[in-house]
Amino acid sequence: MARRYQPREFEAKWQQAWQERGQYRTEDELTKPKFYCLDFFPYPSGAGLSVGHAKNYVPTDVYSRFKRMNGYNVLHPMGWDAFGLPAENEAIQRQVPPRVSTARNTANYKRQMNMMGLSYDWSREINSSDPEYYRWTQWFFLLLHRRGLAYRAPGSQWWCPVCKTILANEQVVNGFCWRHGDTPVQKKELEQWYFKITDYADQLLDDLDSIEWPAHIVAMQRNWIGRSEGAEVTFRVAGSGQPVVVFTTRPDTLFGATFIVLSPEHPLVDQVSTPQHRAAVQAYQEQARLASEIERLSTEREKTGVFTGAYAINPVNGEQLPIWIADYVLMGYGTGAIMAVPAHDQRDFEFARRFDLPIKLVYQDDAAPQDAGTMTQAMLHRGHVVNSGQFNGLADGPQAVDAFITWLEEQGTGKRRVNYRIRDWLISRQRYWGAPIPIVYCDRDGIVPVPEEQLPVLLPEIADYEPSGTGRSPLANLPEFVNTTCPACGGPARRETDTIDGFGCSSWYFLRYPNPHDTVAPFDRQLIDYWLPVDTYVGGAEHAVMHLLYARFWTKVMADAGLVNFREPFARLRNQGVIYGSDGHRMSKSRGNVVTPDEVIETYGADALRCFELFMGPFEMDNFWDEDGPKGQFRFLHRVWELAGSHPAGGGGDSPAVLRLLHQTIQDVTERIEDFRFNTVVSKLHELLNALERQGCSGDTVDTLLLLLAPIAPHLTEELWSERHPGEGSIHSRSWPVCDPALLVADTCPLVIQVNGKVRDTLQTSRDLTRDDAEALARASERVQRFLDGHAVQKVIFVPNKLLNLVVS
RNA sequence: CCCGGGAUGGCGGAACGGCAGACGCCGCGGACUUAAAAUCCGCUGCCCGCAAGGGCGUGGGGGUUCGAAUCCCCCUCCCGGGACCA
Repeated sequence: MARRYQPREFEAKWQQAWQERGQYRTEDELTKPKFYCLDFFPYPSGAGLSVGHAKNYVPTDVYSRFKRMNGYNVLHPMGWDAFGLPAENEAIQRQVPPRVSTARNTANYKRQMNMMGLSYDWSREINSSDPEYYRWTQWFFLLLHRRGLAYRAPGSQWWCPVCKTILANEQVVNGFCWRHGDTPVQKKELEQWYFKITDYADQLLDDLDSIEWPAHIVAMQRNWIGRSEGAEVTFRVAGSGQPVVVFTTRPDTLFGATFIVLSPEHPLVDQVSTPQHRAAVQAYQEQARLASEIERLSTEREKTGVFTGAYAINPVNGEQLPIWIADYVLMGYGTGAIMAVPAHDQRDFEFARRFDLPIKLVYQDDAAPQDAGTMTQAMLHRGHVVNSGQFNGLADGPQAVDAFITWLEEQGTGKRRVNYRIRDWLISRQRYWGAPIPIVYCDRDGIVPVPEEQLPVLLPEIADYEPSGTGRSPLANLPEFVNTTCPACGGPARRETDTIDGFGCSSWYFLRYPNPHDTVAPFDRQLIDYWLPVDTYVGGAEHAVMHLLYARFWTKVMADAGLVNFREPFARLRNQGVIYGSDGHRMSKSRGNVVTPDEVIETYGADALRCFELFMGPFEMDNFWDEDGPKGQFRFLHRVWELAGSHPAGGGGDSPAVLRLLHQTIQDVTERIEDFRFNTVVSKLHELLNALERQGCSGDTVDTLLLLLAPIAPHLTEELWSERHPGEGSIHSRSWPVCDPALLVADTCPLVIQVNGKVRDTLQTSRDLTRDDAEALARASERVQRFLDGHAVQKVIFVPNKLLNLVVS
């Protein structure tokens, strides 16, 4: 075997052989231990895959291969998130119908994935824009509808003027469209379908404790759900007695309220404003309406607001508080009205100072007494209650809050209340490229769900699919689609023409892979019970709220409907880091800094690409692409090739040192793959190779090295294995090497000798040396003596088989 | 402003509280070659020194410890996320 390592001579050959013999087809052997390793399914972009995508797919492929070799029945599938805004926007931009571009792009993705040697079971490939798939997306819509979790409501919602559709709150980022970072969203009034995710807010929060997810993703979900506990308190408008209900998390500061603030959109504003203030109020409302979301959200901005002329009566002490309106109070949260306690809330404090409103302390800190007239910021969570009647003296804390709420409830002027930041999920899209919402409107029967047996509601193939901007989907222009008969009465009726948000498709796809071609149900219960939940789920952190929150929500709905026996779909989540171009920017076609797997494979082969993707840094860390990086991995693989060539299979007779290193490597590599520390897995294999080249080894040891390398470099190892073990089948069907702990123990070990914590010598000593023997050896060392000279040893620190530290004066 | 994660050679990064810089890239020197590429071998944190050797070194300052990149406190800077949510 004098051939040099030329990956292009055999990589494609093995890819084809694996495909033909179904090497990675997953069988439903329900008695074997299972492992479900899933990648976020991508939307197939026309730009194809970059080396950045491989940072996700290579590690999960290595992990899946590792799990297979360890005896697991592994489900490692791939599919296409083909419906939705990203795919459709790109199709419009390129002037290719989305059905056509999707087919073209998925074929390209699949080609690239195969070229990287990814071991997906392609017999389970799914595509969310396939009627056989979206039929069941529609089915889940009906399930949610049946369970009272899908409803239609009018409302002023976020509209992207470029996408020409309404967006979910989650899809609005700092006031901009999630697909267009430079396009401010606008409000538009439309009738829309919502999913009642708010019903599940507490569960979505509580169950975060039961899953193994990155801390920052968990934190983002908590933050998005935004639970806060407090009370609703009813004030009365002086004169009319109209109720003004406010939400507060600090009912314990009620006596300190000095004014009330309504959101400019609050319905009471028109009713309470007095004639002499009306003009100013309306001007302010108009100004607030025109202000962009970005302007309103800015915390830098100085507080603005106007007085309505009206007063409200504080239920705890009868004081009359002026009612103001200000845009720092949001209509969408709580009740859209607040009681302002400037002494103990920073925003209220700033507002009070700006408009010269009174500040009243109801907590005081004896250690650092505050003065309402001179304080420069609100006093938060300190001291004890003052100026509050029977509550005076209570220490700041939950007990004080409870005491106030109990009292409010007794008086009938307030009640305990939990508020959430999360809103219901708006799923209507005025767009073509999605699953039609399976609803029919009938003059007689109203809103009628399409019966299950009539699914799918097919998305018609049309020439003019571009969004019109009228607030209606292009489907509305198709009489043959719109006009139908009412499933209830058989009379004439109209179809809903909006489509389901693409995130609906991705909220259940992980349930489809176990039985992807099921024609009678979305999934097979027995297979779901075996395969789910997903054991390891891997993808980018950009889905921290949207997809991951929605998928958790649907799973809980299904669990409540008795369809599945688990409440969390993804037991363990990992986020791979981002690979930036060598220019430091995100890879993008417009910047021209995209590196494709194709070009790297062309030069160095798929295995070198795979090694470098793993080696370049910790799995979850961001990194810059180094075009020379794969070169080093190519050299490594080349040396493995040479070593195998000079050490045919068989042998034995390795030195204890070689066996020790080999088994230490087995142990380390096994642990580290399990921990997703792939960069050090590759290093460990480098180190092993370096040592084997220097110290010599048997063919058996080379075989073990190949087995350890098999998940990482599947082509090279397959090629070498087939030559070394003809007729014995694929290396990828072999078992993972097992570490023999007995071989890890050495007769001698290096003992580090320190003087005052500084290393002065390293002695090769026999194992399990006693403290006294070690000290004697250390004192005998000339290098050590130099530093002991003239000093008395005061203390000796001894760590057996490792270290001796002599502490001198 | 709040939350999360960081800061280690020219670069990417290693390192159960115990030999800092593993492994790799780049660079330098050498072998092979008519030559180059490829490949292989050696060197490669900084300072002093011919060398042996010594000193200094993990963003800055303090602390705990026999011993700190690692643990604690303070500060600076960078990245990600959130941000008037009452």
